[in-house]
Amino acid sequence: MVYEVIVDISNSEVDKIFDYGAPFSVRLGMRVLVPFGRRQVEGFVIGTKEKSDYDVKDIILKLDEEPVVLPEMLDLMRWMSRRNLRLVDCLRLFIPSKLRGGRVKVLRRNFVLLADGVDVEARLPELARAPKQQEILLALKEGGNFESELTKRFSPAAIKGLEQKGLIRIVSEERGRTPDAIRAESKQIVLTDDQRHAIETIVTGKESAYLLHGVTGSGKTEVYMNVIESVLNEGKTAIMLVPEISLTPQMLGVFRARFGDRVSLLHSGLSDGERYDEWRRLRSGKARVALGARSAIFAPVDNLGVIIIDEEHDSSYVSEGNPRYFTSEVAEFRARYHGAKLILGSATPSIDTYLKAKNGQYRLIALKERANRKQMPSIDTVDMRKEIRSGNLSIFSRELLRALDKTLAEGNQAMIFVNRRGYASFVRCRSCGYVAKCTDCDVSLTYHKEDNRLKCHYCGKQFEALTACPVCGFKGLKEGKVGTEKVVAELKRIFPSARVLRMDNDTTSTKNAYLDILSTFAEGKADILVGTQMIAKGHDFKNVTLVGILDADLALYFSDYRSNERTFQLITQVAGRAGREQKPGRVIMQTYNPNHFVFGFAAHYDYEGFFEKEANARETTKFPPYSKILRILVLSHEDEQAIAGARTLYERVKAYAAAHPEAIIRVQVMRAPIRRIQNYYRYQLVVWLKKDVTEGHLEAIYDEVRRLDVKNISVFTEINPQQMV
DNA sequence: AGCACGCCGACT
DNA sequence: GTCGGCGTGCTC
Repeated sequence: MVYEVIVDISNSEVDKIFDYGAPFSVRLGMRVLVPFGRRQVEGFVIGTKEKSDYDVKDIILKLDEEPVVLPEMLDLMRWMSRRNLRLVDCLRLFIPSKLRGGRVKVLRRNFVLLADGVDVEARLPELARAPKQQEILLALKEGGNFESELTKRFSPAAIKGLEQKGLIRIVSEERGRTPDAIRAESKQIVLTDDQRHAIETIVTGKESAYLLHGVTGSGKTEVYMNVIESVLNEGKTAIMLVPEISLTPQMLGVFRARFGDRVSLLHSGLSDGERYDEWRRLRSGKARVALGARSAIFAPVDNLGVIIIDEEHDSSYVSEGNPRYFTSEVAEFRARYHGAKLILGSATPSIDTYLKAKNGQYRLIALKERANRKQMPSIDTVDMRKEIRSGNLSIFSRELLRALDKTLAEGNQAMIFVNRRGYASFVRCRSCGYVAKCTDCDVSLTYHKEDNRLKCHYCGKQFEALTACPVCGFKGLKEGKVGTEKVVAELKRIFPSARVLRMDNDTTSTKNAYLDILSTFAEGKADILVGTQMIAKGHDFKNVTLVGILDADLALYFSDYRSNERTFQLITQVAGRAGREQKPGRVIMQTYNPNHFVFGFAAHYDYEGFFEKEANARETTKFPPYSKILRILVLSHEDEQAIAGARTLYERVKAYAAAHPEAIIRVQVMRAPIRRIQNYYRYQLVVWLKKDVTEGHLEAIYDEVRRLDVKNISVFTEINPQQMV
């Protein structure tokens, strides 16, 4: 028997199948130690065959007793690799990092019990000289068994002695390090008609995929949990995905209360040990619901009944680093494999998803009412151009200031949402126009007041703040301020007695800072919370009656086909923070662009209207979902080499495009919007493919990328990029 | 990724 | 004469 092995080295040069023999039998999906060149490496057995074309070496040893990669995952790996992902990188996604490198430490709990058929009374005499062992036997007869680790009653020596005589048996079982959740009572919830209907439609429906379109607060979670319940009753398992940011202890508590230890949690906050234990609980079938962020889509569960993706539109579902994958695509694969149902939920579905629902690929279910029957907060648009014309140059409109004043006077809370990107400021010399730039990236540096330094937001490099212009020596450098900081300062000036909290990337650098800020605010220890995107999601604050959105239009200025969609989603989401409980809420949206259609639809919570308009625009301009965009990024430390690589690739792809006009709309080559990052010069090819293009064409282009033999360049590919930087 | 082989500059 | 620089090539 010849075993096909993928070595655990993440490098394209060795990301292929190597054949090995073995003097013992190895099962598919096991990790093995193999000789590789003149060293030894770990690898994964992904296949077998009768004979090899090579003079094979033998596998040294098996690293697992049971396969760690399920056959389904091997299929998934092959399927994912068609998107230009390395096989080994896929495999690494499927198993916890603890399993690799042999660093596994399984916590065990040992139970001591009487060996089968031992007559305690009859054996006592032979232990005349071992009183402790007698005592143990009598205790076992009395109490059945006990946990050896936890008791201090008996010494290990005595237990060992009995074990050697065959009088007792030690059974060890794995002990988990289950992460804690905040306890929540399992509330008896009265379902709304909408919710009942949704649950019934999904549970009894014949369709394989559903889109649950429910306004904020319509109780989607309750629907999910009921569906999971019914899946568990059928003896199947479930995967529930939420954006990382909404995986709060509260959320876990709700699931724990409902499903107890059948839930396993997978998220980035877990330690390696915890992650490994949770993974084992799922793999062994002890836990049957995997709740987690993006990566939980790879949970090692068998016999899947349902996969749920909450807040489906959330950008965190597309992985950023390597390997890049689309969670929904993986979910579709796994659902198909198991014949499981796929449920996507959102108040503001992505255009892509909603189009699929319209086309009947997903069954559309609408939750139109909030579970608490409260009205959505009213959204008022303020035209900031008018403010300027009437002499108000402040970042706050008079309307917003009045509303803030009223809110504070009434003892309620307010949230101010700042669109950070637009405020990212730079340092400019007012005399000669010099702008401080990063030495490694072609971007301007941002001034951070709190530590008086200049930082590059792309590579993280930091620089001393400038006291004088390095070009002309002028001392009057103008320092713009980061958005949230400036907003906080202004608020403190205008409302000196208000307690203001700030939440952005800078204030949440430590692990718990994020939760600390939110709970401080939730406990009413602050009046105003100022923050970036991160305050838009999750968390309900019952005393928030006012939400202010500064510069609601900033996302629109980015040359990105998803700008409108993102703006609509953002406004809807932020607005959902106001008036969640008894108190009515109000949203004030400031914009310099009040006539843009996004604001009209957003103010009326008119998703349908927005969708129609936006989908139409995408269709005419041939943007996704009416096409596929493939972006190929070429990087090199040497500008000439980057150019050479991009040019060569462009010529070849263009030739391919010319030969296949039925698949490829057009190809462009250009400098990337940011010309240099971390000292890499950056060029990009953008290939527009027709919507239903078969995989073969993508494969062909990937082949061209692989075949490119220009020296000292790196090439990255990405489909429908989230943003092109 | 590593680790060898291999072919050119300054040193005991 | 040799030690060692890192370019290039291979790993079943």
